[in-house]
Amino acid sequence: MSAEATRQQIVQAADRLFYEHGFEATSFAHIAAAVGLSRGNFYYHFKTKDEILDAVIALRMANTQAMLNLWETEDEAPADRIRSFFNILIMNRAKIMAYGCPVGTLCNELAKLDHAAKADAAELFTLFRNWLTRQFAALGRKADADALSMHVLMRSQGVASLATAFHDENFIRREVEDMSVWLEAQITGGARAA
Amino acid sequence: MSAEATRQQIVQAADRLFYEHGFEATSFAHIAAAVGLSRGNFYYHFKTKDEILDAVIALRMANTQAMLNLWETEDEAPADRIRSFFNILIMNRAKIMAYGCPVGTLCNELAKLDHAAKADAAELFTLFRNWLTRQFAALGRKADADALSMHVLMRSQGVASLATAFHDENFIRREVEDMSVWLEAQITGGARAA
DNA sequence: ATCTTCGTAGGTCGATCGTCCTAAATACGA
DNA sequence: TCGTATTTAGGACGATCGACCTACGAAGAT
Repeated sequence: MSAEATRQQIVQAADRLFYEHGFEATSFAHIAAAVGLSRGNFYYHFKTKDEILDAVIALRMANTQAMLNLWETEDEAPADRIRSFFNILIMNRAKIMAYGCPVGTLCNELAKLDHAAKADAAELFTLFRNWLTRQFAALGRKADADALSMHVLMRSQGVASLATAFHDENFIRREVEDMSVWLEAQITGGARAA
Repeated sequence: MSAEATRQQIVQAADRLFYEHGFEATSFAHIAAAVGLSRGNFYYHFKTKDEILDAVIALRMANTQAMLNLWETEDEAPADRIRSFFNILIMNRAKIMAYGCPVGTLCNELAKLDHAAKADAAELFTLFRNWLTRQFAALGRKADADALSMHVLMRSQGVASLATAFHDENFIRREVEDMSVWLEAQITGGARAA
């Protein structure tokens, strides 16, 4: 098999395992078993575990950017785009209740480990942050667009965190509905604090 | 030294290290070095690492309960009590920006590890949840008191998570202020969705 | 068909993990 | 003061970690 294809398989498997079990709890052996390769073979594709982490973060960055770009071309109205973001919580509710938010939990783990890549992981949040900021600016809230963006990110993180702790699907649906009501108030009501 | 005093020192050191570096990343050797004891001595006080985790959770449960009880006797108005909860984010902002929320990050880690104690850790949330529910009920919002409580917990988790990722103290202050505005609206406005 | 390059398998290395044992030291009651 | 119980220190255990090396097989070029 080509090196590129194998490398891709490794990164995808690591992406899933890092999400489901965490970065530190996932060993070379776990990834190797998931891909079906020998452990020793990894050194040919990745010198260190941190290199795999970098590749996983890069993959998530690319996937996230692609998803956001799609939303920006498909959904015409900025409010609908923002609602697409809310809907992630509903779509991925099963995985979120089991493992939390992929971005938030990775950032938290890397922060505790004081890992060199913790800033890179936070860039995943920045991707969402800037995208949401653009949508709120398009809604005519240019002055506080970033604060509104952070507020939305904050809510999604809080919902994911509690959903994991309580395994309550109804809670997710209720909070997403409340986020939709909040968004409507932002559109019609004008500029209040985020 | 008495076994009880040593045990208490171990649990307190483990409590801090689990918070700052995570449960799995903290080894017996780390805790031993922090307390100033030999590694082998641990087996006398704790048979397994999970026993230390149980003791740490029990300690946090007791400390949390004591704090909540104090607030319920000191602050007369329920709204002030709820604002005391908001204020945790301001008081502990430095540690939160470095390590996140002690409760949320522990629950997330144990969920990923599928650890036996993950339900016990979630009980820490339940402590806050029930306390907040009582305060909202006392505010005359008995019907949706639990939903309001979960909403407040959600916000605090979201703020902590993003504060860790972005290390932005102003963001914390802004969101806490917004929570206070939201609370005021709940008191004067009456029953809307949480 | 031969040679060179690319990709893989399997094993080894020192370090560290959680766990466990044993013997010395300390504290305390008879 | 002596003997018993409690607490401690230090090391050893098997397993597993990330990292690394070397030899084998497969593929492609000449």
